Amino acid sequence: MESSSAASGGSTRREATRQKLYEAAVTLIAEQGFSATTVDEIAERAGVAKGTVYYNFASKSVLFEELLRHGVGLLTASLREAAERTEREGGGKVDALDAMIRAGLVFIDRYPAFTQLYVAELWRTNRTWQSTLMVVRQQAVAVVEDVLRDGVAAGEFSEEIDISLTASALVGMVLVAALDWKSFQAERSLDDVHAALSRLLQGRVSGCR
Amino acid sequence: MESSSAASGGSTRREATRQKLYEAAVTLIAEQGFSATTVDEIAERAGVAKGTVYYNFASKSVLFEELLRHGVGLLTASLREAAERTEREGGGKVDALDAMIRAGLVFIDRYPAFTQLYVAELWRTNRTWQSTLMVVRQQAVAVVEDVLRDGVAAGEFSEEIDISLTASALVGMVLVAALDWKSFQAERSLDDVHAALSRLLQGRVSGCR
DNA sequence: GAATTTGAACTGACTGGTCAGTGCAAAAAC
DNA sequence: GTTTTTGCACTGACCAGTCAGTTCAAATTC
Repeated sequence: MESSSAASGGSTRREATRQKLYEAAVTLIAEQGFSATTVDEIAERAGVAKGTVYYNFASKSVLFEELLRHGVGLLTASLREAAERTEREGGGKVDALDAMIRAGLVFIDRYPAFTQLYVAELWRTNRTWQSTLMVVRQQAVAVVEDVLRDGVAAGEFSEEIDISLTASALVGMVLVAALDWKSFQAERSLDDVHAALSRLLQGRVSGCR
Repeated sequence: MESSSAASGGSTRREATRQKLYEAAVTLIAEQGFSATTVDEIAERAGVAKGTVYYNFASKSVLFEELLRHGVGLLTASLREAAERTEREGGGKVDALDAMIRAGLVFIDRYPAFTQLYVAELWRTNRTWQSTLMVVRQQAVAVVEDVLRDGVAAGEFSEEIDISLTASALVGMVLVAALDWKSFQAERSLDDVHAALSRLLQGRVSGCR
């Protein structure tokens, strides 16, 4: 038996190679795009023979799809964990949103290349991994939507808000602010960025004194 | 004399062909990405021979760069116009921001493919058109930053806000909300989307009753 | 105003290079 | 001794960019 299942992690040799390939691929594809990145480059960067890539993944696009699933899995888990933690600590839904913003920032701080590559692919159509992407996107957005829904039910948010649109807007706010941060002002601290976004979330920017 | 100059527009045959090529390229590249899109495809979609592409543009990437400049030029003009209009009408800076959000939505509504392609490239590095992109990005963001700065000076916004980060966040909010709108809920009206974003901007979602 | 010339615009077959994916024998790891 | 990795040569499709030749509308000549 291949000892495949193994809920989390997996410490076979194979798993280690796959991880190296993910890391190599994510950087290269973030920088250059999928089509401009060659399998030879990925193998070289991972310090592995080309044949090994094909021993571990059926094709270049399968490698990419599994990379996507892998990455968004991490993000979703992290967001959900943040929401549940504030729940346990008795915080309100605003606190939950705020914690998720921070979780998002922490994620992007740790995996900027993945985020970049994800954004670049998200709204494309006609690509083979389109369906994978949709599934995975839905999982992540759903976490935010759930918090908004609960917040409305608890009377903490206005009943007039549009759940899915507001969720998109919040995600966009964090995504773009964080990518700009990492790309153009990398020296700033996470707390700094988080504070600015919190302020915006709570409408302390304009009016509403 | 070949009647070349003609300040705006230009109605030569050449100009018409370039326009057709822009339109063909923007859709294809938005769908598939730059590298996955072939010059043959662009030519075919534009109803033109491949040689014509090279007669009009030095290379595939030059075509793309000019396309970027062209598109962001339209956006910047539109944003600036919106800000100035509210100025003339004696609106405050919040109104200016709101008008710019709407202008952004109108732009994305009209040129979704361009927006998509722009987002996909914006945070990449190591590409030949990287510098073009930076310039053009700065022009667009600057318009938003100017309004924020004026707003702080006029005491309309808190002095604590971080201009560039807030600008990024606002852009992200509109960008992502609009792209999700066009991709996944295309039937909704612009007014609808605009209302949801206005609400978020004015902090009428959480607290701040 | 018909015949001729000009040149910008366009065409599409062709070339040289690149790259995903294969095949396989031998080595290394476990 | 089985699984995994290596190294490398090879193939066949695909594609950016080229170039000799064609088109045609406007300008020029007679």
